[in-house]
Amino acid sequence: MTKGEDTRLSVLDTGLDMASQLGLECVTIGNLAKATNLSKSGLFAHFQSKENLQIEILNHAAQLFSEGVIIPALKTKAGISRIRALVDNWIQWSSELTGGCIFVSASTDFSDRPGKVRDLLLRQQKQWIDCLRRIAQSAVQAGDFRSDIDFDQFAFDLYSLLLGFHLYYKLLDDAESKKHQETALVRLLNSYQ
Amino acid sequence: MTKGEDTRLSVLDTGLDMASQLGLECVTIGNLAKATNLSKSGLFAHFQSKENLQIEILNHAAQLFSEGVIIPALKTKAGISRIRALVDNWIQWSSELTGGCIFVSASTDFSDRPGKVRDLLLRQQKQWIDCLRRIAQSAVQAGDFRSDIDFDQFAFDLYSLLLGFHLYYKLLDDAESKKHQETALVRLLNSYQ
DNA sequence: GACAAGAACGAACGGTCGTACTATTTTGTT
DNA sequence: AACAAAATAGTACGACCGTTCGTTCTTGTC
Repeated sequence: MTKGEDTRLSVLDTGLDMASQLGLECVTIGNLAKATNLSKSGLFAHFQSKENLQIEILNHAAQLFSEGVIIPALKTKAGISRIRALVDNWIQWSSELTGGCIFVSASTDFSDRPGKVRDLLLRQQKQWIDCLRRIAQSAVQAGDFRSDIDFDQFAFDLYSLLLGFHLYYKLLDDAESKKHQETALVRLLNSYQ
Repeated sequence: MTKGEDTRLSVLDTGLDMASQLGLECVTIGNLAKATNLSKSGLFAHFQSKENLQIEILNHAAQLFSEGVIIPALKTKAGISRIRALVDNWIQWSSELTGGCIFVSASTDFSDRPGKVRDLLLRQQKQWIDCLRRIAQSAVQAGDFRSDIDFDQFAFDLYSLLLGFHLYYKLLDDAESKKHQETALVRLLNSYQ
């Protein structure tokens, strides 16, 4: 790991957390430079434009998301236990970032900002939904779910649940939202068994 | 209606729609002035600060939300039909704004921006959740729901559903998200009957 | 230890930000 | 028609925006 890559990564780490708080659009090169003890121009040299910085933050987030949420879940036994692992990992991932899951905030932030950033975000979100779908499929194969279920519908149901948790987590206290999330998850899983 | 109030309202209308697209924080006094054919200073004189403008946009939104979503729903018969009316009105409200429901975007936008705007937003969201809770209560009284249900849990379930719809509506096509929302709503209502 | 390559810096650019003033125009009342 | 009040415009400010450029410091290689 050369020096350049090293600082680049630490900028992306800081930028990711900043973006989770303020939104990807409000991450400023000046602020990010201050937070990483770099000069504006020094930081800018790593990325060639603000748009590129945003894209690289999203890619960096996707990498961490994959390593922290998806891959560990796929290592568990297929079926309900894997779904539970995925949910747990997702909640863990969301609470590691100061402002919560960056894909959630960026989705609302960029849904009406056409451009490369939005395009990437859409691809990432569709990929995530596809991941949820496949996990439902594997739950069917494992015999935990009925075989006549709608995978797309399951993805919608589960993601909605996570979004609800995410918003509640900001408004109310920790215990309350976790409790609601758990209750809803149990009901959701039951309805697919 | 004096001239001042008139332009003030049209500024708030435009500002609300702009905020739904770009996020409340990225609504700029200069842009908003351009969009309403006012000078920057002319617009600024109506509000005394940007923070105040944001607050008034939120209050304006709450007024429209009340008139368009809540009050009409409360005029229907209590019970499941009222819940369905509320959901329909909410979806209608969300699609009237270019960028979707402003409370959803502002919630993610301001969840980590302490200040008066965030305080107001939290109050408004808690009020909305309380509205969902009371509608569940009235459904119990109407005999549509079992009497041992958890009102808070119902509010969480229903709001999650709406949030899921809201995100899907941006990512996928109209028909798909409506279909998922309807399926999930039916299951949700059944589970409380 | 020399030296090219890479990394970080400082200063400056044109623009826009929110805000503060002072004018000017428009409105409503008499 | 006169005139105070209200509404809008104009101009300017310091701060920060993203970006460019030339310079300096640091790194790794021979």
